[in-house]
Amino acid sequence: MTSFTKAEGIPLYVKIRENLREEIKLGEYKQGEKLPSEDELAIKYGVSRMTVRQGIMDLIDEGLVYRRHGVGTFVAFPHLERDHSRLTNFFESALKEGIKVSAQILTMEVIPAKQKIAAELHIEEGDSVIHIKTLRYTDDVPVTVHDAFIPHKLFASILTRDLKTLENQHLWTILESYGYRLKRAVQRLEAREAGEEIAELLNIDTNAPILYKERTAYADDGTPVEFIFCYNRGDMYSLTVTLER
Amino acid sequence: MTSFTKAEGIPLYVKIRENLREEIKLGEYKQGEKLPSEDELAIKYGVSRMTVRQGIMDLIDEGLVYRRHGVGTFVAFPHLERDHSRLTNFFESALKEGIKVSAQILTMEVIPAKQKIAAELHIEEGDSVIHIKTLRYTDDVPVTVHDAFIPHKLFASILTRDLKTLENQHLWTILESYGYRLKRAVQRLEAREAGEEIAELLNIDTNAPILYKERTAYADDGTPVEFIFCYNRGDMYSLTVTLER
DNA sequence: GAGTGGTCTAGACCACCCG
DNA sequence: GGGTGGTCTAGACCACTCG
Repeated sequence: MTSFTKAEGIPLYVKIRENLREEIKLGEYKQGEKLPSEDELAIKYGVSRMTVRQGIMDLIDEGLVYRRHGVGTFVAFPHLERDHSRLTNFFESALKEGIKVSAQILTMEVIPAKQKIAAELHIEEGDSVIHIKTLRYTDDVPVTVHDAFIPHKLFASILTRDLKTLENQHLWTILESYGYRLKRAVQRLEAREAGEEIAELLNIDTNAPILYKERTAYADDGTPVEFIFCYNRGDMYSLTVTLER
Repeated sequence: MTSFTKAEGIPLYVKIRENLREEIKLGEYKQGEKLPSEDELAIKYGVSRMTVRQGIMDLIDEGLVYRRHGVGTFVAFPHLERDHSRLTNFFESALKEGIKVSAQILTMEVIPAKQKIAAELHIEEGDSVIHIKTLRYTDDVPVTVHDAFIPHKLFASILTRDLKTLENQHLWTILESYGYRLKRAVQRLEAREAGEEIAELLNIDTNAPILYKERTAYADDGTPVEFIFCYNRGDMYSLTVTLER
């Protein structure tokens, strides 16, 4: 009997979810093996069945377990990291892999929005936007050129910040400090030739392949908070994403 | 009073979800506007509050509405199509955009799995895999070369099918007909130069940029069912994905 | 038929936000 | 304080799967 009681403000379904996750990780339930039924878990944890279900639902979304109606709940096979399909930033994901990363801000300016950028940010053409051009390095090799655009109206005071501070944290961290909850980003990806300007910045051939990326990031109420163009060295940069049905 | 009663086997929360979606689409609740509270909706639909919540939860996952604890539920701003972050296939998504697509199978063979493919498919090196090499066209222009590998053990009888049939439906449709529920796919993307073989098939320069993609597709129990290499013409192909937090 | 997950109820109390 | 969403209960019946 592992009876859980509400305490410390942590919801019961979270405790149950984490307890199950832990037991799976420790191999108490092996891959492909059936978990106890929802009724059994409800008794084991001393909660109602709905509460158990709420915890299990999260694990299903993660792909850690799966259900078969009328059969049971089972531990799924691979523990594939969904991290790369999540909104994670350059610093987080590179650091996790033990890569040294750094960034250098080349330009920070306020300009009137061109048509495309205005459309992406849901503002009027000519409205002020903050443009931040950044060169990013991994292990001191220049890998990526970023052109970020954020609505001046929402984030004007960002301009008062020290460039060094901006270089050392991701823009998203800063945008969130303004009370926007970043929820999703839409990325468009293409392969292109570098072209002169990018080739020079990245120190590669003019016709070298570049992974070109456009991205619009949205807060959870749907407000677009950032639009970027992003040019990544083809031979140094790859991107992993997870698609879900 | 729009009271819903259980009928036709459609769950109440699904009816409520679709009813809300429809009302939002018709503009009865406008962007940024507050929906009725959960209590009010429960009364309106003649159901319990938990049932209303279950319906709303789906709309939140879609990004159609968002919630603020202690404040209310609101209609989110853009109706951004998450389609491209979903597991959708070549035929579906291109057809939706009115593009004529076709495919030609160049090779279908059974070969022993090389190390990388075996690792991705969770089988032993040397185990049999079915290799299907396909050239895909949009509007009669060759755009993509596919090298798909699927475990022979799971799908051996696919070899008995007519090539013409295989060309005209997506592999995933076929894999699902074997009882596997495709749930997620992990893709790795790079920009590369075409190289001789691909350049010739796609009728482009040897050093033209290619959007290179590796993808592993998994059933919901975690079984890998397909691994592919994919070479896409940089100037004709772009990929849109949505990242979620 | 027995066991499982899927849906649903009619309440309850809490945490959060606002004026 | 009043309204909102967040969590939770102790049941119920249904739909599905399997032996």
